[in-house]
Amino acid sequence: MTTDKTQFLEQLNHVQREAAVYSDGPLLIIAGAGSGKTRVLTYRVAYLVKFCGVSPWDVLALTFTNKAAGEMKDRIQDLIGIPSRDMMIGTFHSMCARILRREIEALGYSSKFSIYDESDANRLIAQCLDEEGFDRRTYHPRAIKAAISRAKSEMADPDTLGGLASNITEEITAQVYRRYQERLRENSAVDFDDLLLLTVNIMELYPDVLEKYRQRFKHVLVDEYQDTNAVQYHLVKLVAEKHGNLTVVGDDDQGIYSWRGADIRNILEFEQDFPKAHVIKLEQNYRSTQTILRAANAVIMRNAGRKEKTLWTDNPEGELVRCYQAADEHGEAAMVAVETRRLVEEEERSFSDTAVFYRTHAQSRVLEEALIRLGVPYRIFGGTRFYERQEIKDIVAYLRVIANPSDEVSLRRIINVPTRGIGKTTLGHVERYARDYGISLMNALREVKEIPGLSARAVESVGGFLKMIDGLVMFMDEHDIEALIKEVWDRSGYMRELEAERTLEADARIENLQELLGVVEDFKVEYGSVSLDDFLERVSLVGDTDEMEEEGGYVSLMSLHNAKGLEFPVVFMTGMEEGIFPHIRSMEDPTGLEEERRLCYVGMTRACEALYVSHAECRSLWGGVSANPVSRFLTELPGEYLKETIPEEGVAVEPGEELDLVPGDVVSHAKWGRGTVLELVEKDNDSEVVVEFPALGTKRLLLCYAPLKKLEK
DNA sequence: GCCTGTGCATCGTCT
DNA sequence: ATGCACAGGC
Repeated sequence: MTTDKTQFLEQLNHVQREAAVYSDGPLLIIAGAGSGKTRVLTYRVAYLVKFCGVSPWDVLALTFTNKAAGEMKDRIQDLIGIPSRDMMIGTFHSMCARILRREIEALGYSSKFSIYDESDANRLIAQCLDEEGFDRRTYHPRAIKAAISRAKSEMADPDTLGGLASNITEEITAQVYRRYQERLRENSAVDFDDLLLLTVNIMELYPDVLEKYRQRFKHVLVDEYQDTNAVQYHLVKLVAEKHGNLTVVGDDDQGIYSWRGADIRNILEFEQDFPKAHVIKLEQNYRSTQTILRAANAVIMRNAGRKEKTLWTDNPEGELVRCYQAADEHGEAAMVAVETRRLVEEEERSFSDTAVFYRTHAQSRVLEEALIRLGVPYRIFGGTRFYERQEIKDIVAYLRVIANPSDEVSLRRIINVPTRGIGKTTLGHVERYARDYGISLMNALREVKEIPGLSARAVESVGGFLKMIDGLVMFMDEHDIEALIKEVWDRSGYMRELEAERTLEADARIENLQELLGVVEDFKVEYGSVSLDDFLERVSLVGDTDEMEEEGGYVSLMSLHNAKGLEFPVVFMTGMEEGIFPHIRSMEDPTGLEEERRLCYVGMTRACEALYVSHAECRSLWGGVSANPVSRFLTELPGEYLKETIPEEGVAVEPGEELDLVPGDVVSHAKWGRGTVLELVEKDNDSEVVVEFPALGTKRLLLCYAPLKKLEK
């Protein structure tokens, strides 16, 4: 920590320094990949606090991921030496959630509102479709949800959407949207889009509220500005336009979220929006080798309509981009696993230096299998998140009902889990009663004795359920969350049920539930005491992918989208095939393709020192096998930057290929020398061979990428 | 009321 | 290949 201003600013190059100290209104920082964007943002905040008399309280810094927010917090804390807890640094969504906890009652929601994730929302949409009498097989809830989501991110309400409708599906969407929104409010629940939208609504409806936040956030900074959508744009504008202390950072070449409403024009037109805006371009890359940077530039150059910039670096030239063509996805995965291990064993890398990227999560499983087989530790980011697992969602649904009894989606989820005799028929009667009397489902349950057509047994079951919930609500008042969670396991019978099952799957679920306690523990360490509301909010907004534990060292597996904002010494980009990447669904129009190209650029520029690109000649996906041509992004890469990578010496044995190895054969390994085959193991499509090396002992090798050569006896 | 099997549709990226 | 919705049997 430094206190001397000159010394402080010496940590930056002169352009970065200009950006850090600029103090005269709106500032746009165009920050090329690896140009020290986060560094500038953190130094800027630290500079404001340390040398300009700005209170940490006055600062609002918005990011898109919790990971980015966490990193910024840590770095600012290091720079200014006061807990960054005092600063509002977070994602758009978490900041809005916090504002809504205070303000949402103005819109008729409970301040204990639930936050519905995609699957909760889809359930509710399905229910709305039913209620409106539409067939949910003709109108897929997911598609409707996506359309509503798009409308919300463009700030269109149901009436607006209905007005724009040009066909029956769009009209139905608008109609479902209206009901969906009503239902959300009745449940005191919001979806992800609402977090932003309702915040904007409140600020527009209640000038005093808006004024409060304008006073509160005297300095606003927005990261990844190219990814903001209309709502986020409005939010930023509402809060920051008056005082004009707004810094936005972004790179139009890294805009990869147009599909969720991000509008790249927000960054391209910043200067029109804020006429006094000053623009600073960061063009020196500190991250990648010359070769990697040039290769990435060669790809992104193909896009039209970019803000011209010339990214350069002083870094060494570095090694060529390594390209590997595998026979199929297993061969590709094996290459990644073998190479990763080799880097650790022979080039003094650690596993945490390495990241493996793919376009879709479906590709991760094969990679995972290969890594497991070679004993390479890894972590997967994104995909089926911890919090989306059934058992976690069930327990969280209990907690939500305890916190917010209006939350019908959660109530329905748990009312008969584990089964307690409140099935379809019973629920149907209760629902009907609730509708007839215009009361909530929970309140209808409380009047169960009045509901006609219910058996004495059903009445008893409902009574038991209510008694349990009420008991838990009372329990909550006097205990902390850990105790509450355990009590839920206990009283609901959920844990008993799992324990009785005695299957591997059930054991895994129990482990996950234990892990939920671990989450509470971590949360406590970070923030001190935790209320149920705080906890539920975190569960809804923080993907486990955001928690990157460094201990031990793992290879990181993640989607390209997940990779944004990160960097790794070694990067593998897999599945470089037409139809996979660029993704088939993006290939219909040029805009989609350009976005994929930006995604490719993002992926490549994550690499500091070594970049691998790989593709498979054929790939099993969606039940069938397809032979995909090599990705255009690879063919766009000038050959001078590429080097074919093949197993050194020896032969690459592709899966399925006959290999006449038998126990007793003598083989030569490219690095480990001579060994004797002990055993051959057939596994699905892969074969393994167990080889005894005199110097090293027994090794298991994947045959599809084994740098092995059979020696004549 | 609950469980199991079958048929069907889907198959992207995130908060 | 997977996951979801519904029908039918217990």
